[in-house]
Amino acid sequence: MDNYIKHNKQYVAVDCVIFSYEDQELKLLLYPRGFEPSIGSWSLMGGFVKEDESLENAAQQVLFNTTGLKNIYLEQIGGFSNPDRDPGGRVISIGFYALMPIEDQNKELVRNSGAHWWPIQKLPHLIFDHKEIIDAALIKLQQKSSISLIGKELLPEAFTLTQLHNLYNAIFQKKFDAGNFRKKILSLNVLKKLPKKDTSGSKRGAFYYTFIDNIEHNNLDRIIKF
Amino acid sequence: MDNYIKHNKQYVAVDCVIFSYEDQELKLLLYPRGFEPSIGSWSLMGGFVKEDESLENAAQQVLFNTTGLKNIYLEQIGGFSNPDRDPGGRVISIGFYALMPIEDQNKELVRNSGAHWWPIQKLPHLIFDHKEIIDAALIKLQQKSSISLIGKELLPEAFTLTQLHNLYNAIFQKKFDAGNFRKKILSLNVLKKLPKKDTSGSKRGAFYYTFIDNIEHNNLDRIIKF
DNA sequence: GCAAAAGTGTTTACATTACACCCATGG
DNA sequence: CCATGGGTGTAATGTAAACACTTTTGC
Repeated sequence: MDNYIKHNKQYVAVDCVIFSYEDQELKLLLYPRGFEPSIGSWSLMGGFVKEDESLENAAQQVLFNTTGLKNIYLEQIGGFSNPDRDPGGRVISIGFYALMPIEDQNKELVRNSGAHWWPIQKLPHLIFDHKEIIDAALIKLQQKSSISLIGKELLPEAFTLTQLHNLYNAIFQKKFDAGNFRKKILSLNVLKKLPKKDTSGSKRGAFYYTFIDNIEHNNLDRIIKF
Repeated sequence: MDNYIKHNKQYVAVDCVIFSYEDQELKLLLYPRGFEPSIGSWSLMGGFVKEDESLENAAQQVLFNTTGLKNIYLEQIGGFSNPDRDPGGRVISIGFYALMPIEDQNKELVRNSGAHWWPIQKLPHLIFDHKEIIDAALIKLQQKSSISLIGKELLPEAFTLTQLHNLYNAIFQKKFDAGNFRKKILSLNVLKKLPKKDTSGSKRGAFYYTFIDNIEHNNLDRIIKF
């Protein structure tokens, strides 16, 4: 069974672009790299892939180690494989992006790793090709958000339409018309109005909404076009 | 610089889903596997990734070896990494799909490798998870064709609107309204009518069209919505 | 002349856009 | 009382879908 033995093996890693949303901004969780090369520079969370796990499992493991969360929403971005991308050696990296509500994370764990949430508009300099991976991740996230109503993955359980509106503004880096946006969203019939109001954002207060029961990612796919 | 050394290396391969179009059908180039395990079974074209090449280069090399063509249109599908996907050992495969006009291939080279073009509706049984890779490829191709006018990559230099219409029917596996389709396409202003007619498809004959000069893949992105 | 592909025109329904305007309330 | 975010209504425009209809020509 060893016809493969004459071929080279490679280091394979996963790198995770972890998106969250706070203060009307998309944010990314970055951390200072703990080993050479480029020790101390800002970097995506990553890890090597073990022989007995899939890429997705490896990515979930990275997310668990850094945020304490399991079963996070995850999408594959693609492979990054320039032979010189990592000066430490030949490493093929598969990029993933993850979405999580920022308050779900284990804050202590994140703090202990030295990680920090960076607004996507003000990222620090990143090692290797990590900026490229982030750019690809944002494009994928935009593609996803344009055919699927995201929000469940990034917002708290209950949220206002203004929050959702601002989230979409942040993702697409443009301003959607507020009135048209809310009409479009409500016409989808996937949100239900809660009796409570949020008064933090305005004097009048805005009603909270939540996704109707028994709705999954799959049900939200291809229900919308932006 | 050897902080990586404690980690496992893996075999990394690329597998290519090669699309072409003939007789109003999408076709895939498959070949009988030349070594164990599963020798003789139908398989995608693939190859191991070398230490000094990117995944894209590895895929282009596979395509060159099997069809004699260079710089083929290529898109990454994603990583396939179930630890048990290949009974011969742990191999992480990155899928790519390629588009090529069927007449461009080096026929002799293809014949010598034992390869065969299969209509996508009548595929033979395939090894490992190759059917899964093909399914993912078709979805990616549909996504691509729904925002970009493909045709340049799959059709001959000059083609009729009916050919393009049939190509889209084949990709989406549905019938677009012929009148609406041609109006939509022509309104994009990326095709020019040639003085010649194709008389093979009908008695009246249909005008050939070709893409206007200096148009690249990039210019065709996001110009359409299907 | 007729079948069949090529090509055009029209009607209807629906979605998107821009924007005007009212509401509620804390300071 | 007014600035501000919350929320509704509407008219104009654009796009998509359905389908009837005309043209051309080999058999």
